[in-house]
Parts: sequence; structure tokens; C-alpha cells
Amino acid sequence: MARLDDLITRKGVYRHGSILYRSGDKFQALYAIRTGFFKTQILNEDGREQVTGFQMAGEIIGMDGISSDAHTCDAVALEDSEVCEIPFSRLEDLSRELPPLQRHLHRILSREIVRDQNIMLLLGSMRAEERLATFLLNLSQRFAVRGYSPTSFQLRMTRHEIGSYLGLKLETVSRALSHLQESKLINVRNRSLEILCLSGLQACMGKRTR
Amino acid sequence: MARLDDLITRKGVYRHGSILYRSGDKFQALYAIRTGFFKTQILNEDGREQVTGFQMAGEIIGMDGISSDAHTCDAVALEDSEVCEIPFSRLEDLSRELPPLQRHLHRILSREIVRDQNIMLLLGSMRAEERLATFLLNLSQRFAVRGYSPTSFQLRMTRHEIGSYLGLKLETVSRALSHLQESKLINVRNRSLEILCLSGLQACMGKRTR
DNA sequence: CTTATAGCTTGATATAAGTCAAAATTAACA
DNA sequence: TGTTAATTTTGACTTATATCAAGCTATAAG
Repeated sequence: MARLDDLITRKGVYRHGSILYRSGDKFQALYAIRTGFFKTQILNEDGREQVTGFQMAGEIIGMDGISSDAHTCDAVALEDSEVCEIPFSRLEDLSRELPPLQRHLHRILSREIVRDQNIMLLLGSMRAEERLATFLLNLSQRFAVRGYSPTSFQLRMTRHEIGSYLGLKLETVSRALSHLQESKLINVRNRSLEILCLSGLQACMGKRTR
Repeated sequence: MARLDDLITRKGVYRHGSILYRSGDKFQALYAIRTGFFKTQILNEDGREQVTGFQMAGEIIGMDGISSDAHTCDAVALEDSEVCEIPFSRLEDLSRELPPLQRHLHRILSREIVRDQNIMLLLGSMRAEERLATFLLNLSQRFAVRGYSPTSFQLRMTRHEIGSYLGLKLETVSRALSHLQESKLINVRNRSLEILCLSGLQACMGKRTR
């Protein structure tokens, strides 16, 4: 553990809107978010973007870069954030010596795969309101784990960014939020969100007309 | 390399339709496909399915299981296939001793993350015909790498399975295939597919009305 | 070889989500 | 602190894809 600490260095503070890494940047390190909030996104040739995730304190980003020694997405701070750098080749060295660290690294990589595949399920088979309910419940749970309220929190991203993540247009996100509010499942006013009925949202997640 | 060979054992032949592993099965090994064709899919509580990938000879599957010591998807043979088993804890042991093997394993895990994020882009931002063109070009390229024709091959999966992978209904897949055929970009008759114009398909991939 | 079953295509119609537009609200900044 | 720009909401209308249905074609089983 002490040796892992040696490896990790404060990379510094990223102001709202600033970029931790860009697609194409040489891959050298993973990053642990100490405080704050990030989004990762890919852009294809013709300018289309897809937000691939929102990351909060305690989460690791940058794993996309391992495969080709270059990052394949952009990571952008959605609020002022503090980040630690974990040089990857040194992490590999250390994980050869420490089997529990090795195991941990493999689990983190695999967890990212599972997360992505669940988003594929969301994008491939859920309708707008379901996607949004799933998204809100995921945020709720992650805030809860960190000791914050699972039922009352600030959205750190715009409707456009939520839409990009969920495969929807921002107007659809706005309408779906309004509709969940009409249904008394949430209260939403701009970025502040309150979940009034967790179980109702869960039910909404499982609802399919398709 | 010799030591890696020791580790890998023939797991045997999987007949068309048989299951290599199921969601919930204890995770113990990765699998290398020697010959044949698989699909992986996740099923959520209410029975919805999402095909998360199609895997062919030379590819590794099972990485989803590392994170929780249990598989999170099903792997089903789409034709008679031969598989090798790579016991994961022994692979971890060996990769601690052999840095190039360790690096290789990390790249494979990361490549899966990148692949999944590109599917998120497809599902989140492309229209039906574009998704299909992207899919066909991806198959084409993978066949080419293996020394098969990039322009003439058999689809190993049903329209329903293609639809599940691409987030479309089977009728939409069928119509999109017919339309690409009318446009003289492909010839398709049941499962046999011929690409008449690779660059035309690529152009179609980049086309967006949305 | 015959029958049954699963898979595929195509048409008609319905609908969820997208598009366009305008107003309202909030945030940024000079 | 006023002004501008960005974000959000809501409405009216359009469209891509889903749904439903029927007929057709392969493939598998007896």
C-alpha cells in the first residue's frame, strides 16, 4: 500500500471545462478522480459525439488508452476537479510484484467492460423515459456509496450531455424529465434533482412497450 | 511461449446453438476461439436481450467475468466451434512473470473497452442503414485479417440477432439490407453476403441526416 | 421425400422520438 | 451589475423506425 502511494502523484486541479486528456494523446497513465466530476466522449470523423460516461470521485479513467498507447476519447472536467496520476508502466511493474494489486487492476478493467455492455443494453433496447430512469438511479446509487444523499443531488451535466450519453436529443431529455416530474417520481429544477420515489423509478425502468 | 502453451487446454467442440458459458456461471477462465463463431448477449430481468458482440476465430471471450468472479453474459456458438480454455488465475500467475504477456493481457482488456465504446457511438448516434454499413464493414475487415475474402462471406447470425446487436428490429435490418442492395452496394441472399462497393459502404457510414 | 418450423421479406399503419421554432430562465462575464 | 450567451422548456409538426400482418423460402426433422 505504501508502495502504491509512492506511485500515485497529485496531477493537480482541473477547472470546469478543462481537458484531462484528448483522443490521440499518448497514453501514459490512468487517473484517479479525487474530487469533482468528468465526462468522457468520443468524436467520430464527421463530428458526431457520444458521451461514453460520467465519472465521479473515487473512479478511475483512462483505460481506453492501454490498447493502442493512445487515448481514444476525451476526458473533460464538468466541475473543478482534483486528479491523481497513476503512471501505467509503473503500475504494471508493481502489479507483477503484488498479486492483490494485479487482481484489483484486472477487476477495474473488467468492470468497465461490464458497465459499457449495460449501456449497450440501455441504448439498444430501452425507450427514452426508461433510459432516463436508469441513468438517474445509477447516479443515485453512486452518490449513496460516497455518502451523499441518494435522493437529492445536482446534475453536473447539461441536457445535451445527458442526451448524448443516452442516445437522445436534449429536447427529449427535457420532456422525459418533465414527465417524470408530472408522475411525481422526481422533482427537477434545472440542475437540482430530487428523487421522490425510488421504487417508482425502478418500476419505470422495467416498463417496456416495445 | 512454451509456458503459455502449457496453460492453454483444448476445451472441446461446441455444436451450433450450444452454450460456452451463461450469465451467473462462476468465472474461471478466458476462452480463445480456435474455429467457429459465437455471439455474446445479456438478458435483463424482464427478458429483454442485447447481443453485445459476435466473436470469431482468434478472438478471446469471457473478460466480463473477471470483475465479479461470475459471467455477466451468455456465450452461444453460432456454428460448430472449437474453443481453448485459459484458466485465469494461472494466466495471472504467468503474466506476473512475463511482462510481455502481462502487457498483452492488458491490451486485450482495453481493446474490448474501446470496442464497446464504439458500439455505444453506433447505438447512440447512427441511423439504421449506417449501423448496418458499419457492421458489415467491421465483419469484412475481420474476415480479411483472417485471410478470408473481405467482400464475400456468410452471415452466421439471424436478422433478429443482427437487429439485437444494432438496436433495430429484424424487419428494419431486412429492409436496410434490401435498400443497400437496391443501391448496388451489396448483394445479399439469405445469409450469403457480397460487398460490391466497399467505398460506397464507407460513405454510407458517414452519412447522417440526423 | 414430405412436412413442419424457423427465418426472411415486404406492405400498411402507428408511434416514439426528432426537428424546428420561440420564449423563458439561468449562468457567464465585461 | 448590466448585458450577452448558453441552457432549458414547451409547442407544433415531421420522420424514422416499430408494429402488425401476410406470404414466401429455406432448413431441419421425421
